[in-house]
Amino acid sequence: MEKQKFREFLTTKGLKLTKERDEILHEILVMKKHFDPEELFVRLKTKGSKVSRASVYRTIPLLVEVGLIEEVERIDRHAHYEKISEDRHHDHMICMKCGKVIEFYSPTLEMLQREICQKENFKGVRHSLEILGYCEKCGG
Amino acid sequence: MEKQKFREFLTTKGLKLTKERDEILHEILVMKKHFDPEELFVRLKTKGSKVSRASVYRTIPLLVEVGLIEEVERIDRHAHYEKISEDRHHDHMICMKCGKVIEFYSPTLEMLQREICQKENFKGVRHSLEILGYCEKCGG
DNA sequence: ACTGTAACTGAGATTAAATTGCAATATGGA
DNA sequence: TCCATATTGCAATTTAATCTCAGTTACAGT
Repeated sequence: MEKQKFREFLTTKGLKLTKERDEILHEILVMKKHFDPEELFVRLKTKGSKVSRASVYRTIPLLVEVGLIEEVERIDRHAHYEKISEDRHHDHMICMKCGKVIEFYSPTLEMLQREICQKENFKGVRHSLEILGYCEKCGG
Repeated sequence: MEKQKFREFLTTKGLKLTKERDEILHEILVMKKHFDPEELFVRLKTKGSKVSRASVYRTIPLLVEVGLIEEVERIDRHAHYEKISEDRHHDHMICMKCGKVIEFYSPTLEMLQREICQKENFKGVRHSLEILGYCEKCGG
């Protein structure tokens, strides 16, 4: 489970599992969608948490490092993150008009990428593919 | 040629081709690699240009809009751009250790993406694929 | 070539995301 | 329980990027 994974990671690094870190991870796990640090902070505040903005910003890199979340895009001038789902990686289509995000997954694409990496003697760890364009509703 | 394309774009939009805009585009065309706004600004200054930081930041979105450059990644907290090469689009592998950027191009990948878009009724305009991992030298 | 006007510029102030310093506090192994 | 050390909140700070505004410039129409 994610919390266990985080706990182990912290212990290994000689770090501590604090109430704040637990609350932050919990909120991320509970959320379904993308989030940005500020949004996460506000959510926690709304729920009565005393966590500070600084702690949110300090915890996020740890969660990225342990592989529980990843940075998925930058909107305007701030970063957006997303929980890495246990079962499978996915990529994004982003509508340039309405901002709608369509998630998709293609095994063929995954395989193809492994092939490309091999050819370049590159050890791929993760990737992100973003297709920008127009969704069905916004036509084109 | 790129400068002509930019000139036409500006005219169409009722904008003007100023000395500053010309200098900025010129410097980008002369450069081979990625660049970030600050770096571009310093290069221009070094070469004796009087262009201001603000003009650099104001010109970049225009060049993105006309399709001469694109944002390729964010390093730390600032954007990086790159001239779009005339002949063909390419994607990137980025070494998480030394930062080396390997450019690659796969027609199969391009085709596959068109298929994926079709399936979602999404009109793809452009895409960016980044594979993060470790280059040959940095092992794995 | 001249003119009017709207676009453009530089300099510095401003914004807002993200980071940091510090004194107080909490965690977890011994 | 004790205690070294990591962590916290707060507020100050940093920094990429944007904005303001008064003076300047490009260029379409004469």
